[in-house]
Amino acid sequence: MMDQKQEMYEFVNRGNEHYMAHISIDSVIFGFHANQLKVLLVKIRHDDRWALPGGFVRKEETMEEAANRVLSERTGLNNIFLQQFHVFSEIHRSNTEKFLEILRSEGIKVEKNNWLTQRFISVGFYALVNYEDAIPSRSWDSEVCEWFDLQNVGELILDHNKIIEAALETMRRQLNFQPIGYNLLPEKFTMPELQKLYETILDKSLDRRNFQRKMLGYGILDRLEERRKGGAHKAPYLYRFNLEEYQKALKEGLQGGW
Amino acid sequence: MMDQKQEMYEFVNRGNEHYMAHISIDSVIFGFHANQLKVLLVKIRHDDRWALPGGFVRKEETMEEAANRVLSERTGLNNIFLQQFHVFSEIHRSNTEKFLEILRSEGIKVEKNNWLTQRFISVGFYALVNYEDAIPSRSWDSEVCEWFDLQNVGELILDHNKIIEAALETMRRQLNFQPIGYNLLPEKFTMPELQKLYETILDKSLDRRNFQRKMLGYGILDRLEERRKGGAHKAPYLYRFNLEEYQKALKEGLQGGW
DNA sequence: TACCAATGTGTTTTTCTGACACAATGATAT
DNA sequence: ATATCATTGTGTCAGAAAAACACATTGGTA
Repeated sequence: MMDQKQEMYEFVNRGNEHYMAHISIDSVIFGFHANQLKVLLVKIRHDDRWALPGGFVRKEETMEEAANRVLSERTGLNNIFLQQFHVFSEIHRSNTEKFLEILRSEGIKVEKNNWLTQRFISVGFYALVNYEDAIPSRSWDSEVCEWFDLQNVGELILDHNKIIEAALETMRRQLNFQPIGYNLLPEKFTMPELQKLYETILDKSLDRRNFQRKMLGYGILDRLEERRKGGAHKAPYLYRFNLEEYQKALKEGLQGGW
Repeated sequence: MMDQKQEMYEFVNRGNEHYMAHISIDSVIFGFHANQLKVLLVKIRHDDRWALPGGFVRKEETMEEAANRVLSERTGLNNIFLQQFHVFSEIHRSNTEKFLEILRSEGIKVEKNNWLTQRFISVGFYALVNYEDAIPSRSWDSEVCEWFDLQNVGELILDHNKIIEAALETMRRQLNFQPIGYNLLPEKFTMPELQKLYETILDKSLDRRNFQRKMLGYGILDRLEERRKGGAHKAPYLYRFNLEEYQKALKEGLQGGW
């Protein structure tokens, strides 16, 4: 079995045999926990900053497959809502100097014109996952993989802050056309919990009663007989997404416009 | 001055010095004329099919710059509404065999492992341009460049039919959030003309009076004193986009949702 | 000069949205 | 055991927006 340094050397100097040059993916993986929108970040080696989980595209996989692979590697999850939303192609967005520096400090020889030192454009994906089901796990090229509150991500490498911003904007617009929640919440949830999710994503508060009316109006929720006991107050009903209607709404969109 | 064959040889065998491998852009350039949504296509040499105008990305330009360059080359237009909407990355979307065949039939030698024979992913852009202002012009690698009625595009090369479909869907969704029309219509236009544009994009008919009320409600139109004479019936008023309000609406979006 | 299709300008009806009121509930404090 | 109280369930009402519809006007055409 290869040790870590050996593995890294292989990737750096022979990765171009398996991966496409110039192209990478970065995923904004959202979760929801304790009324907070979370995002999954990885710690870069030899840098005190964090980064979005990302990866390269194997020669025999599509962008979507690559993004799914990365998502699966970082969270153990499959078949998750995952969508590309933008291509980031600023010319100096990838920082070759910094990268070489890190490799050298690892004691890794880098051959001339290494594929990783070239310019990369990145396709941004965003995913919505169930915080409790995801098991963050680091990869060989990073130190740690952890959930962060969206407010506490701090300064990330490269243009990753900008990528998160764009993902958020996309998700907010998406809210108007597609049902969101199935992937972010546990199977059973209360109406106040669903509302908190919306409020967190939109970063504004909504009227409790109007929210419920509108949401139920979509016809994608089933109310269960159960209630959530244990809270300090009146026990709210539990709801569950009606998968069939949910899928239909995903395809056809929610409301009107024109 | 290089002849065309020389130019093509240079591009094929030394293009990799100036262009990024694996990455291309394809643009769906929409126009509107005679109550028809048009799309700009180019005729491929040695193939009886047509294609979207596309191109490669120079090492010193972003995707957006590349798309603007192509748009400018094909239409003579600059500073036009142009937006990326999807990355197409199916593994076999680019057809190497076909491509080599064409080059050979042109009598062009292709070096081993030519950059153009590798897999390409393409970033789809869509543009809205004024049909009358655009001057379609072919490039060295195509025979003709022409407007097509959207219904009559027929079978295009590769996945270009799919790309057009995706662009249309994107534009339809966009209609709900952003004003559309400024780039597609002449400076002065009538309300029925604007409505026809919307109806054509959405492929459904709208109520004349409700359309007018809603559209005027956006506050992005100025009604002129002029009327359009010459039609067989009552002369309709001419309108013009109020650029200031239009730009504001572009930024802030049109209506609500959540 | 009558006609007619298309335009300008409403009204009515229905639906959606936003703001708000009150009763029910279930753990907690006394 | 009972009162308390924040939270939930349900409903109302006014105003805005959307959908459906009616009628007078107009500018060529027959």
